[in-house]
Order: sequence, then C-alpha cells, then structure tokens
Amino acid sequence: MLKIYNSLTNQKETFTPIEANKIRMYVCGMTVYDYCHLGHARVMVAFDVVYRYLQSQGYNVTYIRNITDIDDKIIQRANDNGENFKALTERFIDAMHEDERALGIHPPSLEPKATDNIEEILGMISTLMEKGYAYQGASGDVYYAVAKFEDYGKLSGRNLEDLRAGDRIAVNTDKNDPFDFVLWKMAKQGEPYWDSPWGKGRPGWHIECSAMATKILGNHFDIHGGGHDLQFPHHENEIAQSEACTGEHFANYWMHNGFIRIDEEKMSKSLGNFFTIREVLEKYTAEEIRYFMLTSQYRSPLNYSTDQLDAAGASLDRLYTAMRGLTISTAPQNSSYETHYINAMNDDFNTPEALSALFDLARDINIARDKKENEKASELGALLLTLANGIGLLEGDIEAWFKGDDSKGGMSNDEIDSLVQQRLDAKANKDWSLADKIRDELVEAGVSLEDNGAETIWRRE
RNA sequence: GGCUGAGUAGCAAAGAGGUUAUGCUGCGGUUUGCAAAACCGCCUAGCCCGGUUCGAUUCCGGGCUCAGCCUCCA
Repeated sequence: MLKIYNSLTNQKETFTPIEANKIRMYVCGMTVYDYCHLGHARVMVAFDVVYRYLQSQGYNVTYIRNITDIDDKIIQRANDNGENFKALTERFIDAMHEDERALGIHPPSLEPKATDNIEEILGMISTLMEKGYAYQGASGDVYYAVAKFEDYGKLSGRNLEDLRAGDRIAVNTDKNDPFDFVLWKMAKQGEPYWDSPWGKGRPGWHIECSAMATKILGNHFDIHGGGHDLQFPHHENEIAQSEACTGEHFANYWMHNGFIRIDEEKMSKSLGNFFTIREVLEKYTAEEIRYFMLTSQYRSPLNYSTDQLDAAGASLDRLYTAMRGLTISTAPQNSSYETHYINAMNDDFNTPEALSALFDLARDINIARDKKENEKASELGALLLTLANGIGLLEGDIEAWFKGDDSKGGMSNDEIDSLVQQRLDAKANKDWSLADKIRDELVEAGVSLEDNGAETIWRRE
C-alpha cells in the first residue's frame, strides 16, 4: 500500500486516488530565464521517479509540469539582453528540454505555459473579484485579499497572526494587507502586456498555477508537488485562489522535495552558489547525477559534492558489473528482492532503501555466476534490470558504461582490443612479462583489464 | 521572533523497541601466473540530559547544533 508524506497534514498517509487507477498530478516547473541548475534537476528527478513508479503500479497518470514564461525576472533579463521576452523564454525552454532529455527524465504529459493560458487566468481573477476575494489597488494592480480566505495558512502551518508577528513584511500602501498578493500586475511602459478588464498587464505568479492546474486537471485533483521553498507562499496562495474560486478542495496530497545544498547551504540563483545541469554533465554522467539524487530520500536535503558524485559512479560500477556479459532471461515473480523494493517505494518513495534491494540482487547475481548457476543469474539479472529501470537506472548500454567515450582522444576501442588480443597471445605462451608490459601500457592509457576465464574484458577508468 | 525539518560509523544514507541495512573508502582472507573484478570476514555508529520499558539509536519531554520558509526562488 502506497504511503505519501502529505505536507498538508505533515504525516505519511495511505494514498487513495480520487478516481480508481487514475492519478492527476501537478508539479510547479521552472521560470525560464536561465539554464536549469541542480536544484531544478532534483525536482525533475524526484517527480520523474514518482511518475514512473505510479505508472509501474498500474496507474494511469496525468502529469502536468508548468512553465512560467512571463514574470519580472524574465522581463528584466530580456531587457538586459536587448531581446524580446519570447525569444528569451523559447531559448531557455529548449535548453531545459535538452537538460531533461540528457538526464533521462520522462517528459510530463503536458507542459502548459502561462502565456498560453491568459484567458483562464483572467477568468479566475474575475471570479475572485465577483466573490469578493480580490480587489484593485490604486496603482491598478489586482490583489488577492488573504484575510477573506478562512483557511489561509493551512498548508504551511501558519496563520496570519503568526505571519504578522514576523518583522520582515515589506510595506506596500497599495495593498489592504501586507500579505495580499498580486493577481494581475499593470504593465509599465515598454513591458509586455495582455488586455484585461483592469487594464493592460500580466498575471501574477501564483494565479497562473491555479488556472493551469484547474483547467487541465479539474478543480480537485490528487497530487500537487514542487520544491520545498514553494510551500509558502506559492502553494498556500494557490490553495487560497483555487478553493475560493471553485469552492472545492484543491489537491489531496502535497509533496515537497528537499534542496540541493552547497556546503550545507541552499543552492539558489539568488545566493549565486549554483551549478547548472549542463555544467555538471561535463564532468559526470547523467546517471551519476540521478544516482546521487536517489541516495537520499526526496524530502531530505542533499549536499552537493564531487566526492558524492564520484561515489555514485563507483556504486553504479558495482551494479553494471553484476550485469556485464550476463544473458537476461525472465524475472522471477514476487521475490523477496522485489518485495523489499516495492515496500521501500511504497513508503513515500524511499529510494535509498530501494537501492539496497538492488545491491542485494547484485551480490546474489555475482554469487550465482561464481557458482556457474547461469539460469539463476539470468533471472536475477532480469529482475535487477527491471527494478533499476523503474527508478531510471541501468537504462544505458552496459558495455558503453564501461568503455566510455571512444571519441575523447587517447586510445581507440580498436587499438585497445588489439592490445588485449596481443596480451592474450602472450598469456597463452606464458610470456608473463610481455603480458604485464601490455597491461601496464593500457593502465597508463586509463584502461583496466579483467581476465575472465579465457577472455579478457576491459574498461576505461 | 513564528512555522517546518534534521542530527547515525572515515564519507553518504535507510529501516526497525530486542535479531547483518546498503553503497563508497580502509584492513585481512579466498580466488588469480600476477592483477582486476567477484566472494568471505573485519574495523569505524547513533548530539547532550532526563523519562517510559526487562530492554531505546528507535517512543516521550527538555536542551544544544544545523538547515529551510516567513522577500523572488525547485
């Protein structure tokens, strides 16, 4: 039975979809004015795992991840670059998709853009106006009146009183209440705008998610996710908008992933301490990045370090080694390994625990191979592959994992194969010194050998 | 100040009120022409103080420390 930690109640709850076998999930995506960093990668990986696992359990999942393609930062960046904001966002949407593909993320069912849903946004604001939850300030900006929504704070465990006790409230005399937030923002000279009953302007950040989620998934859906920093105020505001507008409960389960940290501090654009996905992909494979993220439960913070990425590579080596040269047959049903894995994943997507089931399999495959129990090894190999694939691991070509990239200079695969054959000949003649000389030469070139009975396999370090 | 989380061996990271987590690293052994890989074994744990219990790292209370949110943010 699947349990999900629900941020709304701060506890793990048994997951029950609204419609049997069907799950509707919305995850807050990126604001596209720059390249995605590792923090974005974590959201993508975390919910990719959720998406894959729910599908593997037989659910028909509609997974929406939106794109925020209009906001202050986008306008500012476009101005700085002297380009149209559309050109800017299209460039970074393409880049995001490249990164996503590179990381082996399954694309969401739909990626709605804010600018494609202005009609729905305006409709929602109108309804909020009619129902008295919104008002227009002297500046022309339209605000949501937080105090009108009784449940405000239910997601983040705060109430307006707590909030008011804080001393970090920006003074804004245009608003009735400092916690009111913008639904529609008037365009300044030269800024992009859309027409509305309140004047030319653009949507606020919060309303776009409410509008797109309810448009595509309906007023009431199963799962809403995003980074932990979005819990307040973004998700709180989404609830206030959506529930005030529709009169229905918004999302049943709220999932928030933990941050990537640098030196125990949040990685973020505002702190300037971030690594982009493409930057890290220059040094590490996508699978190493994914593995690194899966070693910790999605809600936990995760400290970035090259040591950890190196360790991820070493761990993957072990899994790939178990699979290397193995003939795959049919995975056994209902094995203890699978039970272990399923129980782990059912426990709020506990990937570290699920990984341990993979390593149990790897060890037993190795033992079976040592004992020449080939049938057993083939079956366990099939299972390892299936379970690993379920969380996006071991999807690549096994030989390619070890042999790496032939095109990066150094010795070519053919040259290596030729030297390996020469060494085999030397070994056959018991010319150990020549055999060792050839092996030393290969080690020098970053190639290590493994004698495996009559044959020799090799890998790039 | 308010609200959330977290503190586990050299590093990373889970579960479980008593029985080996797991991976990487280190050490010893088996294997190997020698290696590598593999296998077997070993060394390193549970922030502090109380309480509950026959028994707590695991539950409860109180500290301390760290991180996040309260402003844009994944």
